[in-house]
Amino acid sequence: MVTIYDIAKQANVSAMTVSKVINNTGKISEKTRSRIKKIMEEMNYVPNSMARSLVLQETKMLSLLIPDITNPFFTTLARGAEDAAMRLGYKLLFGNSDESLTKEKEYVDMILSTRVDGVLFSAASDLSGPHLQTLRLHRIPFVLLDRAVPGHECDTVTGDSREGARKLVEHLISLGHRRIALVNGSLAVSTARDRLAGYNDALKLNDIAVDDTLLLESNYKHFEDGPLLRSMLELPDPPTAVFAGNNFLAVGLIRKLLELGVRVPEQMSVVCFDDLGASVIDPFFTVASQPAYQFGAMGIQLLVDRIKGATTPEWKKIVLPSELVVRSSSAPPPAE
Amino acid sequence: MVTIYDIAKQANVSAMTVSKVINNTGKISEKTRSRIKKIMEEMNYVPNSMARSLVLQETKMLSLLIPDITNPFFTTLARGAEDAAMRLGYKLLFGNSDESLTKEKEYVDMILSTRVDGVLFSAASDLSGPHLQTLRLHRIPFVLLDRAVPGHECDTVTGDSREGARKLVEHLISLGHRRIALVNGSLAVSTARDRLAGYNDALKLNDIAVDDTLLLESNYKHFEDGPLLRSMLELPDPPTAVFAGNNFLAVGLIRKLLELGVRVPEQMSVVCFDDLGASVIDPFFTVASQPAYQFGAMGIQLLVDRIKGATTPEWKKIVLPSELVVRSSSAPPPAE
DNA sequence: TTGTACGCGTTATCAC
DNA sequence: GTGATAACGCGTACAA
Repeated sequence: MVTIYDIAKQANVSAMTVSKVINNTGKISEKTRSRIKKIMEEMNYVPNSMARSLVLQETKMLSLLIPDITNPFFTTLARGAEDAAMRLGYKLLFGNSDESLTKEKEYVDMILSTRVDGVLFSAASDLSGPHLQTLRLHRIPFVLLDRAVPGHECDTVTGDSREGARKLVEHLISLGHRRIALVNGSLAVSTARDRLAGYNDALKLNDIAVDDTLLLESNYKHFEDGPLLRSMLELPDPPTAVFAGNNFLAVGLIRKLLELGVRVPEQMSVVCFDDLGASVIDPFFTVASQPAYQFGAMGIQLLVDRIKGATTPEWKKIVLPSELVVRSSSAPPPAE
Repeated sequence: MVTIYDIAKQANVSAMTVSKVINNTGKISEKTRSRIKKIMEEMNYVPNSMARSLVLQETKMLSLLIPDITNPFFTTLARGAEDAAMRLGYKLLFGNSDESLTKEKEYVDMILSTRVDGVLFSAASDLSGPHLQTLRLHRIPFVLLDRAVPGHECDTVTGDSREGARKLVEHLISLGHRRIALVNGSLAVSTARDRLAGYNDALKLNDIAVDDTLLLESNYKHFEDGPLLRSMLELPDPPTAVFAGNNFLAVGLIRKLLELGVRVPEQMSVVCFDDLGASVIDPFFTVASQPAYQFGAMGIQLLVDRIKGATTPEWKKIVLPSELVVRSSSAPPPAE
C-alpha cells in the first residue's frame, strides 16, 4: 500500500508537504504542488481515510438505520439520504434492522466502533429506546426518522400520520362508509399509534362510534392475520372499508381479500398510508402518500447541521405533510 | 472517548493486558480478566475499529455496489449479502450507483480510501471496466454480481439469462405467438445481451425469423420509449407478445399499453425477467424468477473465500438457475 | 515555503 | 502472566 511517505520520498520532499498538497492547506509553491500531484497520480496514491480519521477525530461517515430495506418507502428515503449525504461530503453506511431489535443492536455496536459522525435512525419500535440512550451516552448525534420514540427528545423528521390518517378515513366516510376497519402495524411503533389516533379523530368528528372488533394489530412487514380478517368479515355488521396502516399491509390485505372472493372496491374499499413505489403496474390504491425522498434528504441536513453545531440547542421537529391521493381502491359502500 | 489506556489505568494494568482481554489472546489470569471486563462495562468502552484496522491491515468491511436500490431484485440481493456478511463477521457498506458511471466512480474512490477487504460489484455497464481495473490495481478482491464485464476474468455469480430468456420466449411460442417483440435494457449490460441471445435462440430453434423492427433497446430503470412502442404497434404485422428485459421494463411497458388501450393478455402477452417482490398485489406476470437472495449470499461466500485465500487460483463462476413461472400475463394470441 | 516532533488508539513482538 | 516498545498512516503545532 503506497503511503504519504512513499510519495514524499519520490518527490524529494517531506511527508508534510505532501499532506499539505492533499488537503490544500498551508502555503506550497505551485511548482512543487503540481509535481507532487503528478507523482500521486503515477503511484496511484489514495489517502487512508482511517489513519486520517484517527487523527482528525471525525470519519465523515454517517449511518442510516432503516427497518425494512425491501419496502419502497424506506429505499426511496435511503436514496434521498444518500444524495444529500454525498452532496455534503459524507459517506453513508446503510443498516437494515429488519424490524428486529437484535439486529438493530448489532448495528448500533458497529456504529459505535466505527465512530461515525452521526446517525439517521428509523427505530424498529419504542423498545429501541436503550439504543438511543447508548448513542447519547457516546455523544453521537442522531436524528430520528419517520418514527418517534417516546421519552426521547431529539431532532426528528416525521410524517403527519395522524392528520393523514384522518384525511383517509374521512374520505371513506364521505363516500358513505360507516363501518371502517383498521388493519394496523404494531402499536409499539409511533406511526401506528398516530394512525390509530387519526382514525379515531375521523370517527369522532363524524359521530361514528369506535368499535374494537374492527381493529386489527398486525405488523408493517407482512399481513399475517387472515383468520382474524375472516372472522371480521363474518361479523353481523361487517366493515365495508379498511384502512391499512402501510403499503405492505394493504397489499397483504388485498391478496387475502381476493383469496376470500371479496372484490375491491365493489364490495370493500381499501385505503392505505404510503405509496407503493415504482414497481406497481396500475396505480390503484387510494393512499396518503408521503414524500419519502424528502425524509432522507432533510434528515441528513438536520443531522449535519447538528454535527457542525450550526443549530440552536433546542430540538428541531420537522413534520412532512402527506398527500391524499384518491384512486380506484375506494368507492361507495355496496348498496344494501 | 474512552480508550484502552483509560481502562488500563483504572485496572492498574498495562494497555497490553487490556488488549489481550479484548481479543481473547495470550494468557491472562481469570481474575484479572473478569476484573478488566467489568471495568470495560462500567466505562462503556468500545474498541476503536479504525485504530485496530490501521495496525491489523484489515477492516472486516465489505462493500456492496448495486445499480438500483429501488429495484426489488437488488434489495433482496442486498438482504442476502447482508445476512451472509454478518454471519461471517463482516460489515457491509452499501453503495447505490444508480446505473450511473459517475456515481459508481465516486463509490470506487470511497472503497479505496476506506480500505475495505473486498467488494461485491454489480456493474453499471461494460463501461465499468476501468473501475474494476482500479480495484485490481489496488489488490482489492472483488466478485462480480449479476452482470459480467467483458475482458474481466474474475469470480462471478450470475443468472442464466440466456437460458431463462429462451424458456420465456419458447413459452410464448408454444402459446402460438410468432411475432414477439423484445423490450430490452441497454446492450452495454451483459444480462441484456444474454437475454437477447436467448431470445434469438428461441426464435431460431422454432424457425422464426428475427425481425429488427421488433427490437427495442431501452434501459433497466424506466421504460421511456412510448413513441417507439406505439409505432411498433402500428406495424403492418404487429407483435402479439412482448418479452421485457426486466421487471421495471415490464411494469413501464404495461402502463403504456394500458394507456394505449391494449389489454393484457387478451390482445398482448407480456413476460419478463425477474419477479416484482413483495409489493405486488396480484402476482400477474409470467416471469423468469431469479433467486435474488442467493445472489447476495453466495457472492459474499465467494468473496470471503477469496479474501482468505481459501479458494483455488482459478476463477469461480457460479450460475444460478432461473425458474419459469407461468401466470396470467401470457395467453394465446388473439384469433385473427 | 518546507520540515520535525508528536499523537490519534490499537496490536505484535519479545522481554521480564 | 504481564508489560515496554515500535509500528500502522496521517495531520497539527511549531520551527527553520
